Amino acid sequence: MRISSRCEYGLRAMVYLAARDDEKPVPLSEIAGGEGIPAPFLERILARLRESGLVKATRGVSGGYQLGRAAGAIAVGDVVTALEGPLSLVGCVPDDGACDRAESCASRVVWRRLDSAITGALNSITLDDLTKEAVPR
Amino acid sequence: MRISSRCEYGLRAMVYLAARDDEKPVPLSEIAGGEGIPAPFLERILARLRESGLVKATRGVSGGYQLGRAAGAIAVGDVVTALEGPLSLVGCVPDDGACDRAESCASRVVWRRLDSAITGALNSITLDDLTKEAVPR
DNA sequence: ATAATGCCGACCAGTTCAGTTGGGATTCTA
DNA sequence: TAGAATCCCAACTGAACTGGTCGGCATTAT
Repeated sequence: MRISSRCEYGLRAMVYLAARDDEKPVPLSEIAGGEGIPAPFLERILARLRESGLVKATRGVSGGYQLGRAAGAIAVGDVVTALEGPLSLVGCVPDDGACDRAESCASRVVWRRLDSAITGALNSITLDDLTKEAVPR
Repeated sequence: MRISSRCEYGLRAMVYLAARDDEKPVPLSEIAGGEGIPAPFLERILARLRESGLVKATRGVSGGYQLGRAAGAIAVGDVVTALEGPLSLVGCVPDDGACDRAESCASRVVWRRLDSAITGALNSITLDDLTKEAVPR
């Protein structure tokens, strides 16, 4: 169980944008250079984030990327799900009909607990928290 | 982020063994049949579990598998790490020297929190808890 | 001896990951 | 209006992993 580089890079880029939050968009090359991320790879990561509305892009000279909404309104979980897809651990956790032994399946309890632990941890931290280095709780 | 079938099957098999805990070893074919797991695949899963000491096997006629120690002394986390390798989410969480920006890296806080949430959830449940369907806390 | 069982290594198709390459399209500015 | 900066996009690649399968060998109770 491992966090993909895509996801790691994506969060770093988002934090970068949150920290450097001015009116002007930040060009990809700056983020890539500042965070040490291969630029073409980061480009595709930002594409996903843009599709999810987490960043918005401006084209042309002096264009670049900005956060799609306030840093305090973007949870880490939003970034992760945008990049990783829905973070359901195992098919039977969301859908009760997926497995015919769902009722008697003791293991399911585990995946349910794990699922809520993960989503809880990820949704309780916003980008704003991270830039302030004051993580709540 | 997804739990592999290997892991899911492995836990189911362990719960099966825990529930059916008598002196006699349980043959692989019974577990596979009872849980609907492809037998050759389960065989390789049990091999890993055996290498980790979580199950012990008896060969020959009327052989099979048994838990390596008491069901109450096997946490779900043990099973998962045996099958999935160490569940470190990202290189920099355990090793502080892996990333040169470790100090200034805000994202690291996230992975740390996530890591402890996951290990906490998995280590707080034992196989014994699962067979009794009374999951603690 | 034989049958039941575990042990083991090789193989396979499909998917994902991490990243590259190359060429657009848009927009500011000189 | 030319050019440069910037985002957008599709195709490709090698390596690794997943989820299995297959075939044969080793051990042991009866």
